[in-house]
Amino acid sequence: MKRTATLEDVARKAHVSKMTVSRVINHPELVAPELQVVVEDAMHKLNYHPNNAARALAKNQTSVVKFVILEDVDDTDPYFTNVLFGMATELKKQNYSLQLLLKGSQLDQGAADGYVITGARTDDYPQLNELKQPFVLFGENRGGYDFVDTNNLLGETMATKYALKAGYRSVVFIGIDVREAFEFSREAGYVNTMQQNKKIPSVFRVENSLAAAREFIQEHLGEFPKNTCFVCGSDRIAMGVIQALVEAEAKIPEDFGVIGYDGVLLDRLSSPTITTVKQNLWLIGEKLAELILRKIAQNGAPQGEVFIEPTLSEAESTK
Amino acid sequence: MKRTATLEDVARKAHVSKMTVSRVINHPELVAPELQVVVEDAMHKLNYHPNNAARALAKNQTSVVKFVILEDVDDTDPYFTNVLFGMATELKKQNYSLQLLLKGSQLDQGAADGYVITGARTDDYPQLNELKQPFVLFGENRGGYDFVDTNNLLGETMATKYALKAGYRSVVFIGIDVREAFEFSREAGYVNTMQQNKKIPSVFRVENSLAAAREFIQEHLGEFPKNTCFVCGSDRIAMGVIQALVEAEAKIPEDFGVIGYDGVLLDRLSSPTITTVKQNLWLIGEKLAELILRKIAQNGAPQGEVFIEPTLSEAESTK
DNA sequence: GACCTGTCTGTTATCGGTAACAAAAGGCAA
DNA sequence: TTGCCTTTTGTTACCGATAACAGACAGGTC
Repeated sequence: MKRTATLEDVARKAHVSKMTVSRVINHPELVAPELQVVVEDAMHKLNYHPNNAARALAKNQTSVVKFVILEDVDDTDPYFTNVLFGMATELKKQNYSLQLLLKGSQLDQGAADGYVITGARTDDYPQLNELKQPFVLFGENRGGYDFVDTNNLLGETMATKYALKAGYRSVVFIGIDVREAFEFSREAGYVNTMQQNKKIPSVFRVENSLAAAREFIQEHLGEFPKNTCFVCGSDRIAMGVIQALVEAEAKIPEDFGVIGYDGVLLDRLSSPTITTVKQNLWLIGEKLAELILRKIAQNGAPQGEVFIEPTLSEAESTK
Repeated sequence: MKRTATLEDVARKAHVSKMTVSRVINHPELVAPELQVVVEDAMHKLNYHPNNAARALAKNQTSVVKFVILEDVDDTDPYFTNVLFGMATELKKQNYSLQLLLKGSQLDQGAADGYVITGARTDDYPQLNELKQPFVLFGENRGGYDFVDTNNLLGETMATKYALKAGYRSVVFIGIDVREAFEFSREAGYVNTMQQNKKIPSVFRVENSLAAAREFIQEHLGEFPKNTCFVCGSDRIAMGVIQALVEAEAKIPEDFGVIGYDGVLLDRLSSPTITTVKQNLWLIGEKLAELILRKIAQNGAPQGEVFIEPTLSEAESTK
């Protein structure tokens, strides 16, 4: 069986030492341009690919990033697939690979160069502080941790503006009943926009589940006049609202509008389909990977906050 | 910064050579029982964890398995999350990590010890034959490749029996319009069961999308008498069928029953909820990991076919 | 020309394991 | 007692890279 080419092979072919080849790869600025060309040529001809294990060993790294989901992965959330693929794509460029961890599994240190953590709530902060290795969060937070998230504030601002512009007289917000940063930002997006338009904001909160949202509307539909738009904290909630409205034979979108948040699958499965604030999860995944890799490379230096702009995806649930 | 313990450290503490420690880990049968105890004790006290990169380098491995999705990941399929986590959990036990590849990305050899491939169609077989490294498929196939899948035949058998037992006079099958093994098996499950019950099978096929299924019913509803149950090849199709039935104000489950296949999220989002054949995707993921790891360990030896039994999840769409 | 500088390349040791071989110790038959 | 297995443990070399240091060489200064 043919071995794959090693540094040594390339070095021999280019009539230089291993070290020079290594430098061409890692510190090209230290190598004379003519030599670079020769070496690169040899690498191509031999179809050289660095051996990751060897490099990791020499550099005392692992080439592994762990992706930790701290929420209860309601066993079938489509949410992460795209984030994962976005991340994986970026990571692979640097020959990194992934390990996936769920809540509860030990964050055993040392087996990875860094962590990407999602679903961290305020309660989890102590655990995060224990972590000796670099990590970044997926999800806005007020703990000073580096993170990537959609711009929640902007997202609900867009949604609320859209609802008003569409001509709904009343616009109410049905958020998720958790007291976490992302939710505060979404609510703020709604509230601020209402204020700016001299409207009185009206905020409700329900558990983030289809059933809870549905029940809420079933019980309170009478309290909402016609021509109301429900701006929801998630597509799940939006879908529950829609189902309740459909049951009640309310007219969508004429009498009631519904806007969701997420834009992951559900919006298109609903009937009518949901106008929603669409997150670019793939891009978020890529950014997460970039951030953690950079943080690793920079030995844990802070990377700040990255907001990804959402887009408004128009569908049948609004006029 | 405190280094993590190495073989050397353990060896010193246990007053043996590195090799003996290595043997305790990899070939304990070659080490005297008394020594094993001493060494294991030392490992615990030092909280020793083998360095994966070093091991991989010495054994000429990578500790990486690639997960390849050959289908168009309709950008938000919830399907894989569970498979991925099931796999990842098993892989981690052996200190393996994952890289994710999508259709189109080069299956560049050598960067992994093995592959788990999903969505392979007959057209993809040539590409698979090129692969020099061990791989297993997620998904029944007739190409002789090792695979893990739900028992599709059994699944639709269960579904069809259930429909008959529920008292639907007519039971029709609406499958996915691809000519692949998994679909043949599902159809066979339906057809065989019908034959055994002296009923005439009736098979239709549509694209695996909500919209396609919905249109199909919109156009052909008239042709189906009341008291018909639609056994569907996927929950997407089932959901489309249900939406069309609801629009037409048909009574579910009295006049029309609907049974889906998959049991991933959609069944519970539908209104009414869908009775479906639920796949245990997490378990499938675990098995895939076991299979590929064993295959790697056994140097590519065939691992055969593994069928995971589905369960029937009863909901509102059938009586 | 001697000396220093800066730029570039090569040498050596090392990362933490494992395989292959060598050696020591004990048992048993001749 | 000698010789030959067997069982168990140690020695050595090596996996493929990188860091740290050393050496070679060119040019500039005095």
